[in-house]
Amino acid sequence: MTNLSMTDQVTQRLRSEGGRMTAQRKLVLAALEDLPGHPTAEEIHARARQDDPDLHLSTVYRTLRWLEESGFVNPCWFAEEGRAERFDAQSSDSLEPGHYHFVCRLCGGVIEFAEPRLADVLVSFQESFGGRVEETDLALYGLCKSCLPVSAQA
Amino acid sequence: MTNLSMTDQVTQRLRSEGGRMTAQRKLVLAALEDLPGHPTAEEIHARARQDDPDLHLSTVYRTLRWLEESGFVNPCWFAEEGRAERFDAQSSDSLEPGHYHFVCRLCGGVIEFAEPRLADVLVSFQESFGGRVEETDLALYGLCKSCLPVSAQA
DNA sequence: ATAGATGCAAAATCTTTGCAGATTC
DNA sequence: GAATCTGCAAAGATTTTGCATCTAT
Repeated sequence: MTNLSMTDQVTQRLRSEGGRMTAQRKLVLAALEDLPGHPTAEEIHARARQDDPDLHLSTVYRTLRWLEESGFVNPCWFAEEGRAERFDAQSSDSLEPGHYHFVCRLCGGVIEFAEPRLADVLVSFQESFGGRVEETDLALYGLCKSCLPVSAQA
Repeated sequence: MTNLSMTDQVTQRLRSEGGRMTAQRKLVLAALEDLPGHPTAEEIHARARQDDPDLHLSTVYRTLRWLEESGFVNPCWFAEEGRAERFDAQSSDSLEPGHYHFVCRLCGGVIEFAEPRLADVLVSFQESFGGRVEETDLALYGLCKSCLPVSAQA
């Protein structure tokens, strides 16, 4: 995968779009990496505040929203618990890439494919969801490469 | 399946626990059945208000919470959209993109989730593959958050 | 120097709750 | 008739925003 810490990646991305790495943002990132599970904005704030008591909650929210838009964290909610949003810092560990099926509606052909990134997505779902995913059943339906032009003529 | 309408089932359940079927509850149920997708409390309120302009939003919330506790609706959130809670009247509604299911093997619960990154992966698969993906059918099986500790004790 | 971030306070949004009066069984 | 619901208004909880000030580049 990558051996850059999330903070490094974020700094890079920030620079590339004219943004700035600030002490506050570093604290939010550190909190995200430190805290287990899926902390709320409040929890991140509390953790980061241990290092800077002046850090404001609105700054945490602003940072989290930016991280969300930039794809560094996923927001998620758990129905069982309170109604506060939670944030999932994407872990970089991967699951074995399974194989999936594509079924063509015209010729009926079945194409097997492996899509490693899919496993990553599933792992991140598993974490954001708190349970354990034991089996995944994915099938895609549509038109295969050779049938696509045929169907366009119809 | 069952051929009782949701309203009938709810009435039955309500009676069995000393509750009462009221005009307001009927309106909320009707709205849930009428509205496509996963309406928010506000949307349900707006719809039900067409028939009773005096229906209060807090009544809608109270009814939805009761329906939730009784298992008639599932609360769910979609990350892409606003931050308001949404309610799913267990429709057998199929595969709108970004809408997948997790089935718990222990409690049988079905959890809906949206995983925007999944769509990205599928698009990139489609491109490398040359055909057209028209429908995706993804189901995950495993243990949900509350059943995970239970199964560990066994 | 200056574009961009922060802290603050105030507002916006979403959801819950206590209570008096109305309704269902 | 009595327990249950409802509307209302007010409070709670969570998240966003405008602005003066501060800071990283």
